[in-house]
Amino acid sequence: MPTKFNDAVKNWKLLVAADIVVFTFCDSELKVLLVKRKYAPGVGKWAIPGGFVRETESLETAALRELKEETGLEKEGYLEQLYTFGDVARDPRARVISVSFLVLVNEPEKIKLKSTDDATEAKWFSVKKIPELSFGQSHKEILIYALKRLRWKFEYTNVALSLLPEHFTLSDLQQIYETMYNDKVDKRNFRKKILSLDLVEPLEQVRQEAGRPALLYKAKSKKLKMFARIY
Amino acid sequence: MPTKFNDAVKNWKLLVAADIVVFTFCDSELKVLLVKRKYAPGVGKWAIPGGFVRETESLETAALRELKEETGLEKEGYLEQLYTFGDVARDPRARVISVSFLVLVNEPEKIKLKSTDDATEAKWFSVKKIPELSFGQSHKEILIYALKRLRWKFEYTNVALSLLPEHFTLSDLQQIYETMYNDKVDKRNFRKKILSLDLVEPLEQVRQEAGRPALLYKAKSKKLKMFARIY
DNA sequence: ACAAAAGTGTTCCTAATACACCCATGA
DNA sequence: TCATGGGTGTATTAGGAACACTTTTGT
Repeated sequence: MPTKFNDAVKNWKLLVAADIVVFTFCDSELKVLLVKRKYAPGVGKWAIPGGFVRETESLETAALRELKEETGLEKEGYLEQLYTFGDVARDPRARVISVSFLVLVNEPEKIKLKSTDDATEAKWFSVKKIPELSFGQSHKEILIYALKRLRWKFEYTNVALSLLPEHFTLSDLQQIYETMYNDKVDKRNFRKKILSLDLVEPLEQVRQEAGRPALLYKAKSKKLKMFARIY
Repeated sequence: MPTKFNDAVKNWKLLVAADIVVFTFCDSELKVLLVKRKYAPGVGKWAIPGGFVRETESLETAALRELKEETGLEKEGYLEQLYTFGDVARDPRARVISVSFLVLVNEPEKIKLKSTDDATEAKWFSVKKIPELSFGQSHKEILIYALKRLRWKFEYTNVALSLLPEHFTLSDLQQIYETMYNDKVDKRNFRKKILSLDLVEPLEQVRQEAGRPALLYKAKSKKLKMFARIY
């Protein structure tokens, strides 16, 4: 008889949560979406949006459902599973195992964030000014992990394209890299590299702001592509 | 009142499993450790070792405990969380969410694999000759994912060192890369590259097999190190 | 004419590739 | 002396890094 399975069912006491770290880029800053908690623990404090996975839905489905329920955010560009945090004491209420996700959205100014049943407020925070978070260190740990992974993806993939609108200039793209690396990048070398990677194609439109009009580009594909190698 | 939490507790019907993909290198082949199942589902078929996570242990602890219980394998070199698989229909018995791990061991010939309470047999299989696995496609999916990740780690990190014994020759290392890439590598360039990365240091011993004795090296550190960049 | 941002080429240097022979040992 | 695997150097090429001025527009 399958004793281990029976044991496990008898002791059915684990909860699985999906937590979603949503990044966007706006006002020359990388921002993350947080919600103000309505319920214990941590009422009134900010937290990473998330909630419990139901028996009948996949992890991704749960993540997107929770995200919508808590922030009103519906259609995202990029979604990736990050890591599963399972320390025994993460949540004071019960043993909760959290599967975390990374979501990237572009054009945040077009998104209406709603106050909802589960959170009194949802708001973008610059990653340089994160408020105190509920759930002790555990949400902070998730956020730090997400940031690390995102920076890494910038170095090795075309993921930056998911933070830009359909049409963008090479300077827009460069600015995202500069923000991400927290460093200036040489314009000529940057353009040479990006164009040589064949990631974008020029349109026949320009965008006019201050100064000389800038040629607009679009992504050839937003499918994740990887680069480089050790040996 | 925290209604969502109460709902979740009321519907406590998810199980969390830890599944462990163990790789080693032997006889010029990459091998994976599988167990023959004693209980349903899939009695008598081979499966990736793993089992249910208990309420009082972390995910890593559960993974190592299950690994020991099912295969007798105790001390490993490298352990990394891989991915969490959560499709609704993965397991016919219940909703099971599987947190998968990658483990690398060296010197498999020194490891005694025991038949245990949970598995009738544990055995190394060449990744080129994987038998049919239980749990439909789900264990196969995990294995394919683990292999992809491992190959990737070979390209961008020093993880190969975790598949070698304390002392090894540069040819040993090269052979692992050749197996992994399924391709020949130029000896001079390989040595130049590895030495320039400052990953290993020469010992004052040689190893004598057929032909000229080979200088032995050891890893400067087995801590995971990463290399290269897109921009 | 000036301010503001876009756009563009060349030189230098480092690192990747391709390639073939001699060396130390045991049988 | 032969078979076996270990060990070594150079020339070519491709790509990364550093660097400053001209162009186009609005005001």
